[in-house]
Amino acid sequence: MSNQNNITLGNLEPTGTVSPKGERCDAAANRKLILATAEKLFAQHGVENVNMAQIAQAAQVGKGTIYRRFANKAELCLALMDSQMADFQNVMLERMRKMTAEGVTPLGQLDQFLDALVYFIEDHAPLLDEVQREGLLGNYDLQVPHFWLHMTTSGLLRQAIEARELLPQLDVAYIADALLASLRANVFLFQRQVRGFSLERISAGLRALVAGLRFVEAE
Amino acid sequence: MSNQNNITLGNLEPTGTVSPKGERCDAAANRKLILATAEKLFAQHGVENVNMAQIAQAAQVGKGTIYRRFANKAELCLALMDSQMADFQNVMLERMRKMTAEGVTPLGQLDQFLDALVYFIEDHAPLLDEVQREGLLGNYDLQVPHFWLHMTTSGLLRQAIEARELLPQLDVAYIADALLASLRANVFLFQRQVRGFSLERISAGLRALVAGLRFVEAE
DNA sequence: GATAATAGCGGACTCTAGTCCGCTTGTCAA
DNA sequence: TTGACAAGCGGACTAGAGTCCGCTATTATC
Repeated sequence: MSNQNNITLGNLEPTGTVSPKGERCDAAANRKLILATAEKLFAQHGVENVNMAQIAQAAQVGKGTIYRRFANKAELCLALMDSQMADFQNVMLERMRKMTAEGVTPLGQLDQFLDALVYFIEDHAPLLDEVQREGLLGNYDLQVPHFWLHMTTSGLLRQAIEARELLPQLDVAYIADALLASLRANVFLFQRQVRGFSLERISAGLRALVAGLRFVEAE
Repeated sequence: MSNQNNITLGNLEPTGTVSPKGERCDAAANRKLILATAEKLFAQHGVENVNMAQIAQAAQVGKGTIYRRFANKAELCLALMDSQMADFQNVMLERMRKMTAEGVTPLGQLDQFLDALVYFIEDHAPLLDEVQREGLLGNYDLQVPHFWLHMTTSGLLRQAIEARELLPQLDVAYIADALLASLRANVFLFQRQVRGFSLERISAGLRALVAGLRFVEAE
């Protein structure tokens, strides 16, 4: 397992914050203005309390202008998270490379990945809640972050199996889904706001689920 | 652990299908008519493709009449599931009593409960998807089924701990949340429709998560 | 610099969830 | 049986998500 240091993490497809090829300068300026305006209004009033007409009015653009660039509020929220998601990905990639070089096992890496993910979700929960509102069967673009997280999680699970850390017969695709399901924004917010769970508690609980899947050599 | 056969399963609060105290006969008739009409339209066109105005029209009542009884479509869907939810609860309760009498351990009972729940969700996924659309932070009435499932799951987990089947330090509240999160209708439908997971696969994956939390006596 | 093509604009419009008010009807007490 | 009260009615109305069409402005080509 000495050659396991290149995890295939797909890059996120950039959405709204990056200029599409051939975008006119006025459209580009409006796109930036819309994002900046939305970010400001969300910070002032909370994501769920701001509607698209209010963003259009505050930005002094027409509603059609907003919808030409962003199919819906979820896509606008996803665009606002773009660079942070990419940063998170890059930081995680770098961290895993380091850990691999230092001999940290795949299961240890998964542990740290999930822990970091809990903190990432804490920082972006309101936006994520909006992004995930439609569920997993909605518009493909909105599922890109989930696909990446699933791919990363399942990649690490597979490596842990190959390293004989986890049970060989483990259903990786299912387990990755289940782990990520418990980190859906609406579940997470419920745990934080209603149950009063701390981040440490959430992280520990999640990692305990993984730890339980450890491979104990038969005999 | 010989006295562990009375699990405290709260009864579901009946909603829309049961006459509230003092309900007028015309209101009662309309309520039944609305439910029957909705059920028919949902069966014909799918839950997500039928709106409240269509139900009102088909039932030949005013829209206000629907909203007087059901706060929203989710509550209407929950009402449609009322008796099936109550049946499921009763069947599970009876089954657990039997299993306890036969000496099936709490962990074995949890296994069967989760398996049965997978099949229940399969039968009611479209309605549940509508009920759960608002997430866990929404209107309290819509969370009653979730609360009951959580209570049952955590009750069984606690008994398994007391029976020394599961790790004593297990965070029961967190684990129950996580298990149920993976059975949220939108996740479930994604697994069924997009991933093509079979019910057996989903059930097995879920039960593997629980199995991993087994208590192995230190030595 | 001028012109043509089309991307982009704004806001009137549509659709659906949900609200609410004046009128009607069912129920209960006398 | 009658009258009073309030539950219940229907549909016009509001609010917000989203659509779309006639007009404008940007850009590429000559």
